Amino acid sequence: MKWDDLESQQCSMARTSAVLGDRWTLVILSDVFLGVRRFEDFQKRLGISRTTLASRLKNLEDHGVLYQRQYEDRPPRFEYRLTEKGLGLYPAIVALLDWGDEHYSDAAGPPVLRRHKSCGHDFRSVLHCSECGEPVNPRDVEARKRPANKRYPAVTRGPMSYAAKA
Amino acid sequence: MKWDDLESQQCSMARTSAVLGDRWTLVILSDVFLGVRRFEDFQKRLGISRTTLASRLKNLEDHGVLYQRQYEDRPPRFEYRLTEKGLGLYPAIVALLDWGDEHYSDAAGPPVLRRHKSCGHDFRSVLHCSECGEPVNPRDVEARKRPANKRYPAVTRGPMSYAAKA
DNA sequence: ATAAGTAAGTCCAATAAATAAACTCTATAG
DNA sequence: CTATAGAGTTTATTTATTGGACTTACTTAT
Repeated sequence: MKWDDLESQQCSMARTSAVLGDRWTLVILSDVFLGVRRFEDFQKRLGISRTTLASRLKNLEDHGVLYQRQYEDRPPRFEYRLTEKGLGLYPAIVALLDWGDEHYSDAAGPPVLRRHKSCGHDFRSVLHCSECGEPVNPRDVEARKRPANKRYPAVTRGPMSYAAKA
Repeated sequence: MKWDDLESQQCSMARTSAVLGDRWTLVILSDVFLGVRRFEDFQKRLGISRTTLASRLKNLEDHGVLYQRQYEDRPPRFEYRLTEKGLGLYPAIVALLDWGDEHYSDAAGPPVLRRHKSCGHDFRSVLHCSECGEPVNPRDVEARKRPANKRYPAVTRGPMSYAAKA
């Protein structure tokens, strides 16, 4: 199977992986969530080759995760910013960062701390159920194929979701 | 920068991406969470080349995300299973699947539904704060570098975490 | 007894992607 | 003038991924 064919799969992870499944995209996105916006800054911070960086940013733009915004006229200069769709990746990015913090931190602890401003504490992400509000244990989840004849609407965000406030 | 050098970075996302930042690993893992365990099953379901599949599974084993368990003696046959470390990726995987469901589902809705057995409903994941228990809005998070002179312990899981029950 | 099938890979040659380093283009600062 | 900055592109080389055939060790059907 070719790389681009992943996008046309019916599996949601295949389509997601077509957008951000490569060596650099997740790292770039986690920098975007830290406020990095410019080509030169990504390149210097990550040590990524300029060619690859250009192609990854273009890919994220093509998939509607980032958009370019002009921040200077002469010469024209653009910065990369998250779309709402891109902002929707925050829970995934934080979950991955937490996993990295837990398994790959040195003795001094995680290199970056995230503070929940509304409660004032450094926090880790915890997966909760959108329906009952309780934390979810992976062994307490049952996955099944969507029934063939029944239509399920694509889920829209409920009041508990971060996006409702965004 | 070379691919393997990502592992030696101080950034948690760089180290995480060294483990699962490629075209196939996320898709393989989401199949593992659906109960797929055998080489042939991964290969048939995903259409991945056998060479790449073998190398991806080996990588996940090397990083302690999967382990091999012998399920047959003659001839010896092995299946791939999640370690506790691998199980810790569940929140990230579900967050990515939810994002894919939201942005890439067709009119009939997401292809796979996840039911929270303890409450009985199909659910989406919602990111909550480990400290106050409330849902987290990405615009309500402040990231900062770990202070240089102060030591922070690597976070251990609190009572809210799924892993406490696992 | 022989043939076909299953499971889990490995080997190989061809194609595709990622890399570093140099180069382009526009504009400002000294 | 010369140097610097920002945002890329070009080129040649190295590395990764691919499909298809092959291997090894059994089991099941004819």
